[in-house]
Amino acid sequence: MTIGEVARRSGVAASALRFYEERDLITSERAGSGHRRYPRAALRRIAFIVFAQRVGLTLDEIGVELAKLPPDRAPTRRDWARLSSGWGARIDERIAELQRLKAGLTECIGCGCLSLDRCELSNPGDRAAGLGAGPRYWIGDRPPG
Amino acid sequence: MTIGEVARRSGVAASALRFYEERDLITSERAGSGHRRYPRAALRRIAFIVFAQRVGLTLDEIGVELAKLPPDRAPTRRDWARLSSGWGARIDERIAELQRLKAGLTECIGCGCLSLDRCELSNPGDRAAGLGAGPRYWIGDRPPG
DNA sequence: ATACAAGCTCAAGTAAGCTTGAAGTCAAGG
DNA sequence: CCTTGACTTCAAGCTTACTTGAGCTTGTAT
Repeated sequence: MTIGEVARRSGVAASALRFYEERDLITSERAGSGHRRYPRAALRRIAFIVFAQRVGLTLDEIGVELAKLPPDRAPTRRDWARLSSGWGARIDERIAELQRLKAGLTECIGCGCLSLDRCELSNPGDRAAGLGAGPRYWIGDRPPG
Repeated sequence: MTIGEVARRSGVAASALRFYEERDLITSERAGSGHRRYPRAALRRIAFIVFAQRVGLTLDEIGVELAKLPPDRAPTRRDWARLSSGWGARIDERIAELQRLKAGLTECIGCGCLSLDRCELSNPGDRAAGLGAGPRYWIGDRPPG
């Protein structure tokens, strides 16, 4: 398949496909002309990349995962399944965070108490200050002690 | 409060606070020295920003929301609640997507069928090609017709 | 008085994930 | 043959959300 064909069938822009190739996420053979030729299996790999991105992995992380596939033979269903084995937990964590945020939405902003120093949800006891940058408890840190 | 104090209490870096001010997300008064002074209410506004970011809003979108607060008086709980009224749905949508992805994880990658042109989940009937760029069905598009 | 921490501005840099443009080559139809 | 569209490389640009550094001023503690 040409790069244009792959782009159409995968929904991923040709420029992105070249970019993925540069990052060693996918590979291609070259026709005599120098044009890229992709085997059908490339679509599966690309699907995996898109999928993993939506789950929240960076391209670097995705590269690490893809590197675990056997280089010598076509990946089996077991190979693919192994790559994504940790994702269930990851997705669940993110869902849990969103549910915390939704709770905060009604319980904290909704009740009008939104204040980093007074609201228990946003910053329980003002003890968050020593844990490094970022939203802290909202994103799942545990209070010290 | 000084910028350092606000940074410590909110967990947001001083440089980020200056950046937010430049983007008109927050404001400050100036002491005679030129140093920023924040009222306690700033913490609430900052909390809102952090919160909204985690929900998935961009700073631009957050700015639009914050601009809806009454300029003449301190925001009430009703004011804050109005801002976040659409978030519940937004969060639910994202959760739904994650659950679709998780389903795809076991049903699609898990079963080894991951393939943009054959797998019903990843690309039902290969009809996605006309809907614009991106992951399409995975992110919730409906098939045409 | 003298450190030294903390604040200021402004410009430039960073990271991720691509896109766009320039300049040129290749392939298919009439 | 000639045009048109698809393809090539390479460098530069873009967006979001900040951070970092330079050079200078202020505030606080001893």
